[in-house]
Amino acid sequence: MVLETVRATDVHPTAEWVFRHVRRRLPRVSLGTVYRNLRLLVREGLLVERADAGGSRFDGNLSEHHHFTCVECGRVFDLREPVRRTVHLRVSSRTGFEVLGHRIEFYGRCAICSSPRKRRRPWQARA
Amino acid sequence: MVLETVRATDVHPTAEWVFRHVRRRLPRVSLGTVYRNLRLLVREGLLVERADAGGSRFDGNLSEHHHFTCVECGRVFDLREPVRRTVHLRVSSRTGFEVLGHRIEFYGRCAICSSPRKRRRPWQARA
DNA sequence: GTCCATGCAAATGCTTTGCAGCCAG
DNA sequence: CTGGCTGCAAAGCATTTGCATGGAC
Repeated sequence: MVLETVRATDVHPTAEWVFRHVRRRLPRVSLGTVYRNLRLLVREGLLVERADAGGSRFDGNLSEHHHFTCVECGRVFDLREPVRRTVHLRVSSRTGFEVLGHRIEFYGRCAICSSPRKRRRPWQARA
Repeated sequence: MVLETVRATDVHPTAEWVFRHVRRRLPRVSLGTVYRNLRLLVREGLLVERADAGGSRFDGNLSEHHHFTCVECGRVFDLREPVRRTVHLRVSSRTGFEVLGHRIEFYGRCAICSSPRKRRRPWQARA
């Protein structure tokens, strides 16, 4: 159910968020169990973990993709930019490292936060 | 001195590491002071903070650059790959977001860890 | 009965903060 | 004297872990 919950959203939730959502269907779960299962799923490669200030975020979208993080509200959006693996060879030959992949992190202001109309408060996928 | 210490290295140190190095010249500093100053320097834009599992890393290199993280030892290396700002426009027009910048995170095995000779243990910029 | 995942709570690890003291101006 | 930065220790979060319980087989 932890896996289902993370897969069913694109908000890159924190453990806390997953806990609250799983608890709706399974009122007796504990936060510890959610953590244990998240950890397990990451080890098995069924989820990807993203380090983030204020707590890890989990991503059930295993396809290669890039992200955009809003510097105002903190929301992380998936992008459809193509993933160009051609750079791997260039980096490899320049460094001697074995490049397995790469991820582009864009940052800026999302549509809502760049609108001058309203001031909004940080959004943490914790709602 | 905290700023100097972070600027003088390219290991993307943790607060702990900075603390230990500053303490060599200033034996009475406390970890709290190091944290306070790191936080201050990040707010002032003199250092960049990178969220990472097991603790933030700090980077005194303010020029735009990309990173390579070794999945074996955890070391983070700076790359000289050019930063192509042309993608910003494409992402902007597709999403409506105001793109301020981007960072590419490559991952794989560094030269040392991909050598089959020896097995090495995780390295955390804590030495 | 055995095993394994769980709830619960205590423990851990990183980071922040309250407070009193000290130094520079 | 005053303000600001500091050491120290306690507090705060996110996350992990030990242990006893409980259900599946």
